[in-house]
Amino acid sequence: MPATIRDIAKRLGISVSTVSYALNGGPRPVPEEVRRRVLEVARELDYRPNRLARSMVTGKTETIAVVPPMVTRNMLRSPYIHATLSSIADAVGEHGYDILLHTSAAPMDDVRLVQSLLSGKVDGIVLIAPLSTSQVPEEIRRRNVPCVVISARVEGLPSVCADNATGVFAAMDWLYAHGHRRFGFVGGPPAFYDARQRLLAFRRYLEEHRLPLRGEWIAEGDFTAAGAVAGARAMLNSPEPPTAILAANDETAAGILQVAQELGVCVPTDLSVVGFDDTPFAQMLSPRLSTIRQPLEQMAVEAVGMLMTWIEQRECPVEEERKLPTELVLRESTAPAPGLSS
Amino acid sequence: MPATIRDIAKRLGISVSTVSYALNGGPRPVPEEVRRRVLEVARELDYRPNRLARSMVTGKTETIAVVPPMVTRNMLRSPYIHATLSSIADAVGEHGYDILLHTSAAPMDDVRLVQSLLSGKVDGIVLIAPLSTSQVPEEIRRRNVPCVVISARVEGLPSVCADNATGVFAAMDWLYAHGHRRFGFVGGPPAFYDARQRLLAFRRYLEEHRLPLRGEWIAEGDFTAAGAVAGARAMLNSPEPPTAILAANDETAAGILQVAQELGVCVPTDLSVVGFDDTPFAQMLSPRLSTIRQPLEQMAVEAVGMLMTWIEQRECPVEEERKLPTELVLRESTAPAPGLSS
DNA sequence: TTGTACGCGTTATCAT
DNA sequence: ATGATAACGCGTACAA
Repeated sequence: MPATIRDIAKRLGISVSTVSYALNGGPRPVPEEVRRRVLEVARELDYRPNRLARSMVTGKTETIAVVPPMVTRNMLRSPYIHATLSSIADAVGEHGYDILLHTSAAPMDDVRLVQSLLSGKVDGIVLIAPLSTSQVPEEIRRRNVPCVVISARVEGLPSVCADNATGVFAAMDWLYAHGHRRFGFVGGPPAFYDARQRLLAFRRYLEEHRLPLRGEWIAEGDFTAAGAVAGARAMLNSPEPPTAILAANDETAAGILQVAQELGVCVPTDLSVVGFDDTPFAQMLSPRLSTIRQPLEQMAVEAVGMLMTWIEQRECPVEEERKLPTELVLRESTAPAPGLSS
Repeated sequence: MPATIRDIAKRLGISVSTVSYALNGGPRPVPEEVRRRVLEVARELDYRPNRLARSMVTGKTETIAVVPPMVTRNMLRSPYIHATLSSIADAVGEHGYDILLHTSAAPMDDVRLVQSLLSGKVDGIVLIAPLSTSQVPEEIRRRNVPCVVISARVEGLPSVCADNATGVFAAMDWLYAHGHRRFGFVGGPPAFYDARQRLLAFRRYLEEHRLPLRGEWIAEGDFTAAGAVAGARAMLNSPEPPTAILAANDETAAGILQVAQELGVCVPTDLSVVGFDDTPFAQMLSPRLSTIRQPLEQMAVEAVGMLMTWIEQRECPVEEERKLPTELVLRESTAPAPGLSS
């Protein structure tokens, strides 16, 4: 069994407090002589402080929880969640913190999740894209635990989001300038803030430019390639199919590409497709996917920075929301509208 | 501040032990009447047990650490690490455990990592593909902490690996049967167990079939697409290039495909390429990548199972190593050797 | 300057 | 049979 400060104290015939002070350069000075001998004995006994005991008295665990939108099997498999988690991990590492990942076989009910989060294992929480239907953010906010939200907006919690609207507008501007007038949209589950924002921007663009919108040109996916297939198929099989489709994320775009190939629709000659996120596999699709890039690393850095501030200053940062710019990345899935010479 | 069992006890005029027994269905029976009132007051005060305090006395944290090969920025970005982590998360969730992920800005030196791991924050450890140069496994083994290794072999620690050799042989058998005689190999860093095993199997196959091997036909990559470029280029530019190349993993294969396209070498007509792992993006490459599938989910389940056994029975499982079968997945990057009619 | 008590939950052990 | 208490481990305010 590991040695404790008591063992060291006993060995040297001094008190535990002196040992603690010596080890931590504690709030009270310790004679150099004593300090040396304490460190010596500590090494000798292979002393390692029990971090649980330490955390209990300091109230710090040097750990933050990262909570994906849903705690369920396979959640980490989404490239977006994965990329975000990686970025958070990197950002958190800069501050010397570890990450606690909640896992659960059964979809965990929100209340239990929160109980678990607030029971002392973490100093703070990063919520990734919490669903609008989730009770989690509200429960956390009520208890005043340091928490930052990525890719969603929650009343009373600081958040970092991508500028969805500007991204959608940039993509549609490019397409419009290249002759496209019939736009389709395959969205994501409306419980996601990003999915709502992107759809809203899409509709707004059409209105502002007095462009037509047919019922089949809008479909709801589920942020997966498979979930985009039905909607994309209906869209491309309709009597007057769109010449450009915006996807709510890159996986959805992959599904659209798949359907296009299956139907013999050539991308980008007959159809332009634009994704969202620019997760690594956007470049590996064929044709390489044009997409709207979210600055995930930057978002993670900012979110973690805000969280650290809250944890250290012990009060919620005043700035409530930060919106980071997106960027249109043009690759091979976009081209001028069919029938245009240029 | 949160309520404690003491608050509940005081409120009801009973002892803390009774409260604890009532809350946990503790080792000693509690009158139904009392139990009801305890639960009532607990709810009333929004009592949540301090998990740190609980862990300190039970010695369980219900958390396991997952350690990637190197603790450094971007480590989680590898599709293989990511897929493995996801699988472990799912498997661990089945047992009601959480995951602790160590992060670090600076590459953490092994000793500090181990200190951190062994200081009481976790009940067990899963090492993902530890490097042969790492001190971590040995340090852990010495201290007799529950630990399982995935994708490597460590003396004295139970491990779960893929059957690399059989996979390589299956791929080469198929290629051989389809007329290929000149084989190339772009490997991974030899510090990785899997990289060594795959290269070994490759060499052994050539020997057993008395096939030629030229110097340029073997290159060392770094498990990334970019890292495969130089070797693949040299290989394909050599006077007598191989007709089939095995890659140490899917990303390496992606790099080879890239080089082939750049040099105007048509895959699979002129060149067959086989990857390893079957991470999700193998199917998204163009042409869709033939690859040797590792059963990562299964490996994670087995590894976590062994770890749980160790944690619960408090002694290292006798079975030291488990080797899970790989599977050749044929897609579009493989074809009969050029010049063969069939 | 040194030692002690406190906080936190669980449970063995002592006291009733 | 049930109620009360000490011990576990650490950091640190406070008493001695």
